[in-house]
Order: sequence, then structure tokens, then C-alpha cells
Amino acid sequence: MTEKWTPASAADGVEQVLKILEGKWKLVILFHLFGGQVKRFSELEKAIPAITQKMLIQQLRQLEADGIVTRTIYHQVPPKVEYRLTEWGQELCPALDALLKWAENKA
Amino acid sequence: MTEKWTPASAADGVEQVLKILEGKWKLVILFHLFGGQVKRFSELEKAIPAITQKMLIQQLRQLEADGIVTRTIYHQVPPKVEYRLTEWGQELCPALDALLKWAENKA
DNA sequence: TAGGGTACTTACTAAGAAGTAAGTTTTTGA
DNA sequence: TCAAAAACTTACTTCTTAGTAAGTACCCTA
Repeated sequence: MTEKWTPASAADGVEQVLKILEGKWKLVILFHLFGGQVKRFSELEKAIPAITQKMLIQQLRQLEADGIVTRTIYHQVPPKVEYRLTEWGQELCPALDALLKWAENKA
Repeated sequence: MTEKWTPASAADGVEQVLKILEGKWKLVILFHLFGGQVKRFSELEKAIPAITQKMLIQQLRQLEADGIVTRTIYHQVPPKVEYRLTEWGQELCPALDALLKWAENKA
């Protein structure tokens, strides 16, 4: 169970994960959606005042492409689009908690 | 225990951690040192063929500054410098494992 | 017919991270 | 006197990411 990893392959595996999280705004977005929260585009905009629209969709689209969030479009006028985490996305929460706890342990 | 975090502060906490891990070569280096391994500069160079010397020290220095690795200098000629993880650095391993396991769970 | 709300696009610029290639120091051994 | 080994430095270029600022489509309401 520890034998399947070489330093290179383990590093590579973690890097795949980091690539998913690495955008400048992805974590804030994630933490706004953890716990089953559903938010529309404009709500996220308000919740994260410093973000621009360009960055917001860019990050959302990448999270969507990576299977972390889903996008639900309501064909109304004015338009309405909702974002929420996938199951898999929700499961990220405890893993990030582990990192947070590690950081708190700094001597 | 979950109340001390706002989306912004939790994201910020995780970002601090990601910043430590984010260099292009840091994870490979880390995984070469996990488990109490001690390596000298030249050994890491050989273990990670694609890395340049510039990148190798740069990443090592940053890991050192962040309290993850320690550097031991032997005043010999030719010089000898050894790198190993700090206690805190070792404790990163299970947290990274959590990420790896999460990644494996992708539906 | 003009304006407003929502969710985007697009073109351009600036800042940062990484890569390339070469040079530096020190002392020992041929 | 010259080369060699180990651990770095330095100057310069390129590549990626983020920021700025503006524009678009849609249809409803006044």
C-alpha cells in the first residue's frame, strides 16, 4: 500500500491535485460552496468583492472541467446560473482540513 | 471548532500551505526526503534528472525558509551539504496522503 | 425606444515563475 | 601549474497567470 508510489509518482499525484486548487480564487470559491451551498454567479461576485467577472468564470469553468463544481442554467430573463459542488468536490473538505491542521502544528 | 473559519479565512489558511508546496519541484524533493531520508545536494540532482542546479537550490532554500527542511553544512573540500526534513515537514506526509486518496476517489 | 439586470467575452497589459547557460569558490592531488 | 569535485550564483529570456477595461446577448418594463 506504500509500495505503489515512487517519489516521482507520488509527487505527480499530489501535483494533479494542486493543479486543481491552484488558481488564485479557487479556494475562496470552494469554501463558499462547501456544505452543500448553492450560489449563483452574482452571489459569488458579491461574496468575493475583489474578484473580477473574468476571473470568477475562469475559475468556475476550470473547477467545473475538473469535476469539482456543477453548473445549472435557468433559461430565464435575466439569466440565472447556479453553482454547487459535486459529491467529489464536497469530499475535498476533510483533506483540506488535514492541511489546515498541519499548518497549526508548526512549532 | 468549525466556527472559527469564514470562507475567506479558511481559504487563506489553505493558501498559506499551498504556497509552501507550489514550486514546480518542491513535491518531488519532499517525496525524496520523506521517511527520514537524508540527501546531499548532488544526490538530489541525480535523483531528479530534469532539475537544474538553480531550481534545486531555489526550491530547497524556500523549503528551508518555510521550516520544512534543514540544511547541514560540512566544511570539507569539496563541500558537503545535507538536506533532511524537519519534524514538521515529516508530518506533512499524512496530509498529502489524504489528497492522494481523495484523488483516487474520483467517480 | 431606451434602459436595466444577469451572465458572460474579448483584447490588451503587467507581473511572476521557470528555463538556459555560463561563471564562482575552495582545496586537494597529478 | 592545472584540473577536478561540490555547491552554489548570476544575467538573461521565455512562458504562464492575473489584472484592466470594455463590450455582448437576452428580454422585460417604463
